[in-house]
Amino acid sequence: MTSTDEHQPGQGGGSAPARTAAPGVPGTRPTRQRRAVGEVLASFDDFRSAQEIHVLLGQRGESVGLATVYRTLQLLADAGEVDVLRSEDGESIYRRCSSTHHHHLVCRSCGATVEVEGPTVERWTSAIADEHGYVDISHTLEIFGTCSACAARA
Amino acid sequence: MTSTDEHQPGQGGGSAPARTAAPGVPGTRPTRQRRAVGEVLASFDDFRSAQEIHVLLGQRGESVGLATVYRTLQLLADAGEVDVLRSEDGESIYRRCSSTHHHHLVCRSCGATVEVEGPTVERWTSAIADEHGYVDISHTLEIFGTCSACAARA
DNA sequence: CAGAACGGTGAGAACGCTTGTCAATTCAAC
DNA sequence: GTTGAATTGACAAGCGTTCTCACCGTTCTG
Repeated sequence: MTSTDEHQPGQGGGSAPARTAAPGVPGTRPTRQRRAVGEVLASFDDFRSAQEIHVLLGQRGESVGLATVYRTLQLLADAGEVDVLRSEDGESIYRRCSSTHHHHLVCRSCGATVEVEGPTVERWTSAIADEHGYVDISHTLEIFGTCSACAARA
Repeated sequence: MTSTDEHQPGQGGGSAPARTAAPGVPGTRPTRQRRAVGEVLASFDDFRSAQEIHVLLGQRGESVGLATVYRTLQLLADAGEVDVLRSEDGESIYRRCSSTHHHHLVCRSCGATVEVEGPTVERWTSAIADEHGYVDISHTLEIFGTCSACAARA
């Protein structure tokens, strides 16, 4: 989803996501594995790949299958609790996030990430879309650069 | 790369002199295959995957190896003659483009694409980056929506 | 003009990320 | 404790992409 905003319309209809109870609805059971993934996600501030997270789990002594890591991350992403980005080489990378709409400023050297937001871009994209008659707009925006620490080190 | 800026001051493509100087520099020979890929790229206006392009080539009677299609597209992308985007499922999709820095407004229903540009976002991203001490900035921005035609049809 | 050098090509193997499969396990409710 | 669905994990695909390497066509040199 690449921090694409406005969680697509159209899902509003049937979903009934019901995040906790609701027996019968999948994606709701708080298992050891899911808790572990949540804890690991809380332990870093930049974007990590599913495989990295899998390794981190192992280092913590929490054995969680790779498939489960993928499934859990997907679940969290659908719930809007983590951001997903595609790194340049096509890997999906994850990070827990605030639930409000925002974008990312990412250091391409060390991965340090800052969440940024501002009405400017939001307005601009709406304006552009209007101008061309497009409706039901969403957008993705990521900024890459070198953070001051890395720049100093170079 | 996702229409990440900093388009290198690439060689103007098509009209490039047959024999460029610098022997030893790859990416310079105008072969049947490269011409064919260029022609196919000129035949559509939305983003297509490398594999789709490979099929299109076949349909035109131009047999070009898949690996060559990938290599050629990469070459063109490096030269700034095509835009590369990552579709949501991680596929790279390509489209010929103007060589100036720009972004895309894409219809999520029919794929119709408009190139857009404006100093507003450029300024905003620079400002944000400055504010956080990031240097050497680039950014990716794509806008998705439903074009008026598709909206009317719905 | 022959030969050498070299970029380019294509088939298929290799690769890395991700998802599907399916038996075994875990959890919550009876 | 029993029961059944949700969940898990090891492994096997599946997929797009890149790599390998023998072969080909041009271009350059002699």
